[in-house]
Amino acid sequence: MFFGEYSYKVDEKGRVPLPPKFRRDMKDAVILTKGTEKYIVAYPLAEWKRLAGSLAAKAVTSASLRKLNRAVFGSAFSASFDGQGRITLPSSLRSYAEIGDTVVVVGVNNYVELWNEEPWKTEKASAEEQASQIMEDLGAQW
Amino acid sequence: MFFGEYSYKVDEKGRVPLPPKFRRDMKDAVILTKGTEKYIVAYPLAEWKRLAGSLAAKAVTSASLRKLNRAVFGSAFSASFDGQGRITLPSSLRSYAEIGDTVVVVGVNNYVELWNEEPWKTEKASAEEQASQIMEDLGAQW
DNA sequence: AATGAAGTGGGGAAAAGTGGGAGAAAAAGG
DNA sequence: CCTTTTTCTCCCACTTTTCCCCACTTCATT
Repeated sequence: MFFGEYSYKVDEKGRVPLPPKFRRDMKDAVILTKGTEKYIVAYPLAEWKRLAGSLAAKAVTSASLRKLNRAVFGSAFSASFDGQGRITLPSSLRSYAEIGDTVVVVGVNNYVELWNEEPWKTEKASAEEQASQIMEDLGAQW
Repeated sequence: MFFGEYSYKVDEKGRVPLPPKFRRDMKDAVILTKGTEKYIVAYPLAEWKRLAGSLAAKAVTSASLRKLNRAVFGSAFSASFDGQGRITLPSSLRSYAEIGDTVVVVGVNNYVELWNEEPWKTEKASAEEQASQIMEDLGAQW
């Protein structure tokens, strides 16, 4: 389970440390993909396989599903940790998420998101605002 | 079950003792998150898992579910006790709750709140003032 | 008054964050 | 096809922060 928010520097080589607690659950490798907005998603290998498996279970006859598969698998990269617990972000993903020399690493239960600081602040504010609303709607006990 | 109100110092390292009675119910670790107002909430691990699980069980559209998870998990931190029964408050949470060198620890049934002294006095006064009215509204039996 | 438990403070060792260099692999160019 | 250049990866080094342990003080209880 991943949670918490951490801020790190990105060096000239595009290397980013992940929190030690996250590393323990990620064994030695992660899968990086584009997020639905301007951020990068990092899945532990096991979680990625689970997601990939659920996609594979669907019928491949549908054209839109083929498109989805292309988008998901086409922009996926595997990354492994160096001796210092860092992964290297592919430049394509880095420019997609507009990540410069700092990055915010956010644990979201079973995956991890990497954001540029500014959009993250905005997203965080709106998420927190909507969270209490959603919970009230749900009548969730919190 | 947590109850009572305790006042402690926060040292330069951000360490805060929790009442021994609370510690016994919190085993060795707690989860810290932002409260709905300017305070920090501490859940025993079991309680946190129960709450997080109840959220995951709700049916929501995936976009807002992602947002909700971001808000819930993103601002959560785990903390464990040192040999003296203290936890270290992350600086982000400390500044959010505007906690300086003193803190008020309040037991609230199944979780614990940590307040800056001043807003706590205000909140406490208004809570006590409104308590009987709220109970009547709820039809609670006392 | 003594004993024990709880609150408070600080120092040292270990871990984490950050930066750079050398060698290997890959890519580009002639 | 071979050479040159670039990129990537692994390793090493330094700095900062965190964590763990020890010690002292205070308060309550017997």
